Order: sequence, then structure tokens, then C-alpha cells
Amino acid sequence: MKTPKPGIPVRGSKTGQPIMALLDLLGRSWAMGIIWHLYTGPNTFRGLQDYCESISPTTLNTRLKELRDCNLIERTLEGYALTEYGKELYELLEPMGNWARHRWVNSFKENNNKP
Amino acid sequence: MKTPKPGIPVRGSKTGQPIMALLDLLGRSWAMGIIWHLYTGPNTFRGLQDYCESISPTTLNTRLKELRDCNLIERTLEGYALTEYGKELYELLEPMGNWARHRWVNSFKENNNKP
DNA sequence: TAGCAAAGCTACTAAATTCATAGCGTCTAG
DNA sequence: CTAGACGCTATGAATTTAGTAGCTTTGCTA
Repeated sequence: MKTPKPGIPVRGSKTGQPIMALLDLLGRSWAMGIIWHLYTGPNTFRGLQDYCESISPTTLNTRLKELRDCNLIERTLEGYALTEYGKELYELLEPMGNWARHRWVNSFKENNNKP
Repeated sequence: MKTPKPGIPVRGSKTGQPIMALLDLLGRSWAMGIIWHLYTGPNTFRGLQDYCESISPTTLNTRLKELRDCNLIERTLEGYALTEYGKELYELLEPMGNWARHRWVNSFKENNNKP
């Protein structure tokens, strides 16, 4: 699977606008989950496998490669870890946690839209 | 495809933590792209198809259903549009645009990691 | 120093998702 | 009527992901 990077054609943009490359990258299974989890600290391949429960090693490996190619994570002595860029991105993602918990959930209580 | 909602088992959380449900929902092809685009204003099914270029009507339709089930978009007389919740979510996504353009791209210039 | 366990994968097949294309039914304008 | 736009559905092929097994290396440790 081709790694989406700014400047090359990606899903949603033939010219590879950075935001579209980013949305393409993050819009793949487990990509955001991995970043979310790594913020708690570096982790090993098997550790991530356990965390993700249902991820296959094939997918985990390609996802890790993509995230490395895009400079969001790197390998350290303690396992995979977020880079500076990865941490910055996490911090942009973080507010979604509170929003999901405190705002989004309300939308399911209104007009009998049960989860 | 099962729509991920808070409170039910989703990818990454057997108990359906809201953030995991959200990451599951957004981690599907075109989901964030649709939200990103709809912020510019309501659009029709065919309009979205054109915008997304390579999306199939099947996928577009299931994605629209999921986003509607999760209260992020709705149908209006002018076509599909973001709900209040959808707009809120967009605003959380928005900073990623600048970050991608002004920060992330730099990571590809360092250490000859060409896009 | 032989054995064992953990880590980081690769290989392979099956299932699920997505794409690509064609076309149906409804509505509105001409 | 007829044509075109719209919102899809149907079908089959291609791509992605899951599931399981197991190889290779490293570091104990007995």
C-alpha cells in the first residue's frame, strides 16, 4: 500500500495537498489508535499487538512502516515511540477525547438514537 | 459494516470508549475527507462523488449512512450538510490543516526523506 | 552451553472492504 | 414527451485487513 505523503497524489488530492495526505494516512485502520496509544509511552511490537487486540501482524507492520516513513514514529531502545512530530499530532488529536466523551455521547441520547 | 458508536464494542475497545468509537469511525476511507469538505457548505451525493474523485457510490453511501447514524451529518434541502456536532468535530480537525502545511511538511525536508 | 522465552517480524490463506461500472426510478425543465 | 440531474442499488473485480503459523535473533539462565 502506497504511503501517502504531501506532494504526491493521494486519496482526495491529485496534487497531494498536505492535509489530504494526512487524512489519507490517518484514515487507515489503527493509524490513529497507534498514535493515541504511543503517547502513553514507547511500546514494543508485541505490546502494540496486544493493545490493538484484533490487529494482524501484517497490518501492524505496514502501518508502523507508513507512520515511520511519515516521521510520526520511530524505533528506540524501548520500542516504538512518537517523534516530535508525532507528539505534536497527538496533541491535535487529544481534544477529540474530551469532545467524544462529553459532547458527542449526548447526540446519542437525543432523539432515541441508541448506540 | 457495523457503525461504531460509543458504548458498543469497536476496534480498539471492547467496552466502546467514546474516543475509540470515534477513531474507528473516522479511520475509514473518506470519512474525514467528507467532513472536511462539507464544512465548505452542503453538497449533493453527486457533488461529493465528484469531489472525492475516486470514491465508489457504494462506499460513499455507506460512509454517509455511518456519519448520519453518528449524528455528524444530515440531509437538508440543499443536500448533505454537517450537523452541529459535525461542525464541532470539524473545528477540532481544522488545526491539522495548518499543522500539515506548515510543520509536517518540514519533516520531509530534513534527512532526505523525499515525498 | 543448551534450552527457553520474548521480540520482531514474514508467509500464507481467508474474510472484509473498497473500487469501477452499469443502470434503475424519480423529479424537474423544456 | 424527452432529456438531464439526482440518489442511489447491483454486480464483480481489486485491494486491504484478519487470522494463524512459524522463522530468526537476542538475552537470559540453569
